[in-house]
Amino acid sequence: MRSNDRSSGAAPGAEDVAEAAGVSPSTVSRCFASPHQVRPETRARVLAAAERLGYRPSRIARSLAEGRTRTLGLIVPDIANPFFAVIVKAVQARARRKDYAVFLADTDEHPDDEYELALTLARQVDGLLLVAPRMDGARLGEVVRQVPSVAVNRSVSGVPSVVAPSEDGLRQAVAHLHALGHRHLALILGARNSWSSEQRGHAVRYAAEQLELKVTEFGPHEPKFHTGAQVADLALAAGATAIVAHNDLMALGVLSRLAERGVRVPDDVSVVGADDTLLATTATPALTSVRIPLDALGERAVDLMLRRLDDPSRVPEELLLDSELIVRRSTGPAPRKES
Amino acid sequence: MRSNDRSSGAAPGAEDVAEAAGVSPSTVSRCFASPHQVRPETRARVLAAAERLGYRPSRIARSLAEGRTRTLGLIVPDIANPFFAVIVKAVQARARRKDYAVFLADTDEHPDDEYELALTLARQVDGLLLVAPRMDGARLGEVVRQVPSVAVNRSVSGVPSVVAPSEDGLRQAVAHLHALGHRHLALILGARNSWSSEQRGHAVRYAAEQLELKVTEFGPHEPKFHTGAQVADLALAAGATAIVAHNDLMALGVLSRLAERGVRVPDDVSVVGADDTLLATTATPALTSVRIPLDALGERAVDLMLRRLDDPSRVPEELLLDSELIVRRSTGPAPRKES
DNA sequence: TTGAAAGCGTTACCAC
DNA sequence: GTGGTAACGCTTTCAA
Repeated sequence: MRSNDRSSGAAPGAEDVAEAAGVSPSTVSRCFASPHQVRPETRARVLAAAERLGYRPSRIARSLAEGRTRTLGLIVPDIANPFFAVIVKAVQARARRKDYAVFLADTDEHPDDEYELALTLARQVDGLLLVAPRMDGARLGEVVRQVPSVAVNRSVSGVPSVVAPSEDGLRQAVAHLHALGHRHLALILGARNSWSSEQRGHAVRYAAEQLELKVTEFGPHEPKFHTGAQVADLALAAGATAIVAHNDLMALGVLSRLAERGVRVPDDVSVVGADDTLLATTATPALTSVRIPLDALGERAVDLMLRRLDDPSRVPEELLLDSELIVRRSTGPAPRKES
Repeated sequence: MRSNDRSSGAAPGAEDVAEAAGVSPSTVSRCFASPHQVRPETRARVLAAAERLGYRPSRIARSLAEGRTRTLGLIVPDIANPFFAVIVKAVQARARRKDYAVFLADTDEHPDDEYELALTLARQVDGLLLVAPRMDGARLGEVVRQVPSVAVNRSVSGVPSVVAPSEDGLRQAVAHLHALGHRHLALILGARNSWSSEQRGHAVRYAAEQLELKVTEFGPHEPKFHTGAQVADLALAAGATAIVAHNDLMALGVLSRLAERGVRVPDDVSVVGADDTLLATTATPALTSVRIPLDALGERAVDLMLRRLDDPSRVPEELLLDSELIVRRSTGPAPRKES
């Protein structure tokens, strides 16, 4: 019972195909690796035999021999979060088109797991895509040294990254609200140490300042539905006529609480979300939101990675994508002052 | 420049560790594979050296040698769909806990890709988790023959599967509506060839019949937000006081359209969704929905797979999980008849 | 308890 | 253009 026992259910190897086609295993290998290096006639014979036997080269063995796995590692904080899910989907699709497989790791928002996972994956993938890495600089450096990495949605000096700053979109949002007559807006911040929350906070503050809009800030808060709901009352009490939330989820919390209180959106209060996830489109009323080109983020991350892989001399670069405001029904003219 | 050049940036191998610890590579291997087979003292020395060098056994090489990859393949129709995302998350977490990695493949709802991907993955994973397989029986059979597989959320004869029938929950939903005084409900079906849509349709029809409730059916329809919105008007015209949608997304479409028309939920009409995704909780009003224990689905699928893997003699089995109705604010007493 | 050596299924280099 | 052969980095008998 040797390996070239074609009658058994075991997967056929290159050797089996070689025998069936009357060539050497080397030739079989070449037929798949560099088809043009083998005479068309021979190739046809080999391919036929392979087809007949249902032969597929073992990626494992190939990886070991080639020294590369044709696999990308993807580390995400939370796949169940629609924001990340879209990125994952894009990465996955892009990678597959390039004949790369994807190892998925969900850290469930635990930065420690992130590091540990990165190290584990480092050995078995050609490159690592770190989505919104929470890792501290030192550890990130350690990881980056071990395996080609690309940071997604978080710019880290010295690490190639692809980022879609929400600034553009938020600036547009503030301008939008200003144009609608709003003069006082509430800003709901995200998580305490979140890089993106800080970026977003800055963007709104700055834009508001330019337009001489008053801003009342709330947070930092865990970016959850219920915190949004909680803050809604505070924002109202503060007298804001428009509420800009850190993300769609929080904005939905706001929407929900306002509805409960009978406050009309957008007649009484306007609400803006961010990320433009599925949640924004399916909300009632549909949520005006800052769209981050998530699919592009994922695709470009893969492209950047692959480009680096076949020319490692390339310098780390940072890729910026534009965000934009998508106006929907949750924003409208500011209510007239009831003086 | 040989492989045991520890000064270079290359990842250290077992040989390097062996040298550093003054033992043979075999012993190093054993320290990781079967630690108890090596004298504690030696093991300590080896582990220390490994630690110092930052050594991690190559999973690739190990896979080749062991003949198994400690990797599970996971094929999903659409990760961006919250329903599947939760399953993916659960699978991923469970697998990792068992020291398995996960290859993720998103078919983007294309059944052909599903087959092709399954065949590709077959060679590089120990087992395949097929979520809601759309594959026809013949192809599925082919796949199952090549690699141990488990079907998730779709029962297929001859294939081990873990399924959470929505029947229980839907029966509860119908009973719930009946108890609230509703006597005419609209049922919105999902996609044409969807197994789950059929199951759900049957369940509702049957339960309604038992309770002598009138049911008006709409669809089959692509399970999208906008189709839900579209059907809302029809359901209203038909005179239904309660609407049961194939899933949350469609239910949200309904909610949205009703709000536009000024129809109050639940005062004028009650709405029930299914899947109890993030969407249901964050809707306004929060959506009464049938909860499928998605995380359990994922976990059990992994467990089932692993159990099969270390005892292949086990017969294919089908695992059933219970669904249940989660009552939220979108359902209420039927409006009084305005006769 | 430990070491030596033979694979695992490819690829890649070097002759022919 | 094709075949032999040595890796790739581990696990695993089999001896010692």
